[in-house]
Amino acid sequence: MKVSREQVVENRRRILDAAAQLFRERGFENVTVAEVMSAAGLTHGGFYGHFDSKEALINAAMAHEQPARRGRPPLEEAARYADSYLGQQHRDNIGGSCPFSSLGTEVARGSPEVRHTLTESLRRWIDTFSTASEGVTPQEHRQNAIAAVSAMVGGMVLARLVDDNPLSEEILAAVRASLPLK
Amino acid sequence: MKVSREQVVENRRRILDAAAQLFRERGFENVTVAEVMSAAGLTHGGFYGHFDSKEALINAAMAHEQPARRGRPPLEEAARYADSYLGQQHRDNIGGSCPFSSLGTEVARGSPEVRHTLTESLRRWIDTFSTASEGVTPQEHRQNAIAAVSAMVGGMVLARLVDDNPLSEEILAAVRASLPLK
DNA sequence: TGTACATCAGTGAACGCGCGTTCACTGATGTAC
DNA sequence: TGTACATCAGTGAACGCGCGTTCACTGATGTAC
Repeated sequence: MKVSREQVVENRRRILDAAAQLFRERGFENVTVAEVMSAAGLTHGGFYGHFDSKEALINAAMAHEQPARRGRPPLEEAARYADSYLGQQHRDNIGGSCPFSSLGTEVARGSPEVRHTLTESLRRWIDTFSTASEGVTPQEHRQNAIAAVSAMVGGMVLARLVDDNPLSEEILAAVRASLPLK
Repeated sequence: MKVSREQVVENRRRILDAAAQLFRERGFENVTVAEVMSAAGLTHGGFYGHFDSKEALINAAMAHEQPARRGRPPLEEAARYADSYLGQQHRDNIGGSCPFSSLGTEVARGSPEVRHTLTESLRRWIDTFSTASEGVTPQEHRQNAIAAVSAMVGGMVLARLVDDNPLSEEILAAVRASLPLK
């Protein structure tokens, strides 16, 4: 059953959306091609009409910008964004979350393509934060932005890892309080 | 070929050492039972004499304290330890590194046992840092310790993920400069 | 505009490899006497 | 202390399931006339 050209584009988008969410939730290795296709409302055989391999899907899904979810407001102001990033909603919505905190250690072992995609994404993130960080020189702004981003990622990784909810919330609150943002 | 009781203990230790290193280097899913056994100098069939399953090995390996490697000095003083943690040597020695920075996002999706093991390990780490963090009240000491640990973990995850060495070093340096330690 | 047909996105069965796990066997250990 | 034998840690072949990938087929799309 051939489908229309618009449907092909739409199907590809759904495959990428499903993959982006499932990979964040369960990791690259624990998600099968068939599961991604099923979540996209398709059968697994058609996968190779869209991508050369699962590896290619991983690369494409990481490059695919996740649309804003759950009405998270656009970044108006860094401190507000950071509070939202370090919130329980983001912690518990791992499927729609930041790829650094959901897949960071796996990406570090990933293909050169995935690492490159996320490196560029990280550069943009740091740049966005640089303007809003405390500091008098541009170097201080940038250094504080990098420290803030690192603490946010590490804090979220630890908050998700811990099996004790009070400790998890304590981690998020401690990182929130420590950020050099104004 | 039965082996002596001491050899059994020694073999189990070697399996755990090999597993701890390989898991950090490549992730739980990308290491096979046969590879772990081979790295321990044994054949794969004997594995089930030591552990019930690969899952049980993961739990045991994460609970197995990694002996100090490469002569890293014992924690004398927090700032010195943090500088060492955030060094290139630790970044590039992923097999002998901190499990939070090498396996953090995978552990967050792991079994209750692994998460519990690492939660307790994190508590001890936070306590150790608390005494050495800036702050006047115990609450401030603890909050700063949590923020420092989060930044160290996040910074190391990002420094390993990035495909550009200058950026990687910049991240480590920025986190080092930001730590609230005295 | 309508019809005939070529194209090709998607289907689902099948393939084959890799890996976790099992098991019959081996031979050194260590105990009973 | 020495000998006979039972135990059992380790060996390596084999099993079977799951998953990435392939492929012959289907039938709707979209083009040629």
